[in-house]
Amino acid sequence: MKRAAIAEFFRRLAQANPNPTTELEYATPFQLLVAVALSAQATDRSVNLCTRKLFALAPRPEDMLTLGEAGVTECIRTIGLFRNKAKNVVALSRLLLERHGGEVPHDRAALEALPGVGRKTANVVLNTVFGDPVMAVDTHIFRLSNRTGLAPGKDVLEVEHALMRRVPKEYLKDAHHWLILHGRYVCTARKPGCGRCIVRDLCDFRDKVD
DNA sequence: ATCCCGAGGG
DNA sequence: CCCTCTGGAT
Repeated sequence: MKRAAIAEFFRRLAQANPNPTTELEYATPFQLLVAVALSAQATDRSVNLCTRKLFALAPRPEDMLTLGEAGVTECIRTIGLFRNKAKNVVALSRLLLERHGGEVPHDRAALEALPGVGRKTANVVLNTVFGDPVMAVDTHIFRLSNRTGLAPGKDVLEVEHALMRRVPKEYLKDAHHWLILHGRYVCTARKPGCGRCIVRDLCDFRDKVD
């Protein structure tokens, strides 16, 4: 996709959805961090069903320690990878209390040092909690970036760097959510909704489907 | 490269 | 049945 097409691509997504945000439910930075850590290989909808119960019982890191791994497991049993995630949520809460006074650090290295938090989760927190202009490349953004030709790359890190180079600066902060939502509801994995896509004419994939 | 791992959709 | 869902650790 050429530079002019990329600018038009984001102009349209911006007009369609001026204030994009996450569909994960949370009340505090800590809760967003936990929700994102739980969202690996799970839909936002199924994560929200878990976190409603979980955050009602344990809204803060110290409550998460009291609830314990068994209690957390009970709340999140309905999403995949729940054993690893329950262990991580408790350990992550303990580390936040020990190293950061229970607050979520505005620091990539500190975030990635938390159990169950890798580059993608750290980037979502940096973007959504602190408003940093960073791209978190998840399954949707990886697929859409390659399929449309917006920012091709053989792995997520390559796509992230391509996006940082190619997305116009003024759109960088919101681009994360625009791409997620477009990937989730229009440019889906199995059967892309090209017929209702507002950027179809800009897309490298437009004639390879239907 | 492999494991983890439930729910929903087709 | 198979594929997908805001991945991370080993």
